[in-house]
Amino acid sequence: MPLRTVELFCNVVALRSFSKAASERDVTQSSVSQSIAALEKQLAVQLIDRGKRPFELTPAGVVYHEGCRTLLDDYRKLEDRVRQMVDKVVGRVRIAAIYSVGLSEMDRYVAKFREQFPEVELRIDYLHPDEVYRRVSADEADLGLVSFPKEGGEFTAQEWQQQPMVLVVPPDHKLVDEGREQSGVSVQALEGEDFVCFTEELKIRRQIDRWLKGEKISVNVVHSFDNIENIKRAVEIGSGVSILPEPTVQREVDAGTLVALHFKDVAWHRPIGVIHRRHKTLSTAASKFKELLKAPVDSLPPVDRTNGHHKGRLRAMRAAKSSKVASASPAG
Amino acid sequence: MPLRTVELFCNVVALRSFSKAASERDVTQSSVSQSIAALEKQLAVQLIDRGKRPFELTPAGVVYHEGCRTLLDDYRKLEDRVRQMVDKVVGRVRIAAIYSVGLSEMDRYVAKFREQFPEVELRIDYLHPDEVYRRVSADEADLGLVSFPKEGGEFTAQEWQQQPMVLVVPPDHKLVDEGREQSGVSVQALEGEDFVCFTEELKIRRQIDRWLKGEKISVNVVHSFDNIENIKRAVEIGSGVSILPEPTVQREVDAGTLVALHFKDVAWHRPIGVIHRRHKTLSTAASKFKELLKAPVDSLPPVDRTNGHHKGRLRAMRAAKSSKVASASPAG
DNA sequence: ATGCTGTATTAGCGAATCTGATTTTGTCTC
DNA sequence: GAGACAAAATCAGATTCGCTAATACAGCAT
Repeated sequence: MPLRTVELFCNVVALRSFSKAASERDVTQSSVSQSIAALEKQLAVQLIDRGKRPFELTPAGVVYHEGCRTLLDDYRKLEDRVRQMVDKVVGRVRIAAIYSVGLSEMDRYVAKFREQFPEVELRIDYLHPDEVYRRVSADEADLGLVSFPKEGGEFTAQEWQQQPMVLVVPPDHKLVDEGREQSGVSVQALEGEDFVCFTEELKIRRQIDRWLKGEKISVNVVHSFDNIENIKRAVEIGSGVSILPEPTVQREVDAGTLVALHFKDVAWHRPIGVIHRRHKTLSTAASKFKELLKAPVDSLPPVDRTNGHHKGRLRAMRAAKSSKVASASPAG
Repeated sequence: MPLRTVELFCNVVALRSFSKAASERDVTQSSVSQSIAALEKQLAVQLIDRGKRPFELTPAGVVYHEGCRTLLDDYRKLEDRVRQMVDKVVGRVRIAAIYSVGLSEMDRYVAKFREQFPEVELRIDYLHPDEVYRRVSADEADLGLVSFPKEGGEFTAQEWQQQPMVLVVPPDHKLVDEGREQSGVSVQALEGEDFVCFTEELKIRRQIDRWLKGEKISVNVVHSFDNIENIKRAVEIGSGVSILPEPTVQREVDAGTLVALHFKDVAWHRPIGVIHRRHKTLSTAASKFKELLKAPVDSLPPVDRTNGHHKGRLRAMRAAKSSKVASASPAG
């Protein structure tokens, strides 16, 4: 009967797991099991067929789930409307971002947003691009942050950033000095270099290929990964060089484990965009966040990351353990 | 957050009173007050303006109430659908009936229904005809039981009973013997009699006037009341005679305080109909009740009314104290 | 089998909610 | 305004409900 339980049921169904839902909601698996059991008892209807693993929904369960999804959605909209009437922004913003948006930058926006709207539950999941689109499409996320955003269809996009693409090399690389002296390296220097890059299904890879081809440069691809972290590690251990968006290597450059060199003869950029479903009206809170993103990052104060004094920090870590997800949410 | 609280809020608003809602839901006023306060706190929005008595809703409160009404409605429909899938009939049937449907007959139907669908919360309120229509119209009742049902407009009607109209007299009245001997009296005997009847705004009154006029009989109206109970009391103390639907005087006839005489030369009847909103799909439970009404009352066993062994009996009494309402409901 | 993972079950505990008694507040009357 | 009344707010104690932690059980792999 409590709305909370209904929500929980939807989580369970969405994740097709009691325990995943438990960590998502930051309660014990036991609690989830009992809640769902209570719900089924209350309805006197079996919603979940436990005779299989992973479990399946019974026909009644499917109907109920569908109904509850829209019901919860309606209730959230209602809450939003009511609270707006007295100028309160509360609710929930779920953001799906690609791994490589640039953690430190995002953190500044997040901090700013939390400060401005402390009652909003803000959650950012860092995911594979395909998963970002899927979530936005399935209404599991309010906003998506993607590179090379594709407009049209069911999505609307709005450009957010143009990230400069920089040449990333280990600190002892021969090009470091050249880059220092001339405040930038020539693309030509890449010719024949060992190169670590993205896997071919990623748009960024295809774009880089086009750029290099345009400059008539061919590199020697030694490794490819589907995520930036692995590429950086490979460059760090000297497997080769790479071209990456500058904000994503900020931390390593600060730490001195990598060097980022600007090109002096080309200005390649990776566009990052904010997407959402075309026909969905954003919640007040989501709109506010989208609005906030327009502010230049430099206008925001840097974030103290020495320790986790956000309420959600611990929870984020815990959740991440079982499901590559970083979440943080204030009191519900 | 609990759905129960949202429901409670709607009750409070509907009755425009904390304490009325409290007795309706069979909890203390204290509890209601705290629940609503908690709801407002949770929303961080003032829903009710307590600065007046009776209180008023704030603009936000109006919006929230409106939203909650449809939300609860949706949820009930969903529950109904889900439970139907596994052949369970549960939920709630709210019936608004005119005072004079014939209590004892209704009780048989109610008993039968309770037996067949023990999980359904059945509630019958006996009201003024106008209020019956209003409730059905405002979706505060699923079904309405009225006399001379008016079809069309927003209502659909279905005939239920034809109640024979009988001449009601005190036991010592001169017509009693005549009625006994001839198994019925003539309408003509009414000419010039002292007559107790309904007030003129009631359809039954206008119908009776037409009937008498058709027979060219004029009576001497000494009293008029807007409800049958008072008419019966007046007849009992010898104020005059009256013409009433037979089932409504059953109890007094059995007790010997009144005598009902059939007419031998006319067959007047009062039609009773079941109405509901034209475009509203009835809940499964409501349909079942409507279906049940079609069964002849004689096929149902009489009800033991010696004591109240229904769970809801006490609650009905309590509620009736503050709001002329007879209700009974099993566990929620 | 055996182990692994995921769910059910149980007892104990804490928070939320209810009750009953009492106080406060709005409204009506004089 | 000063009672008087009714209705809502408040408070302390009791109860209920949902949560955790520990453990048992079930499906699925090797």
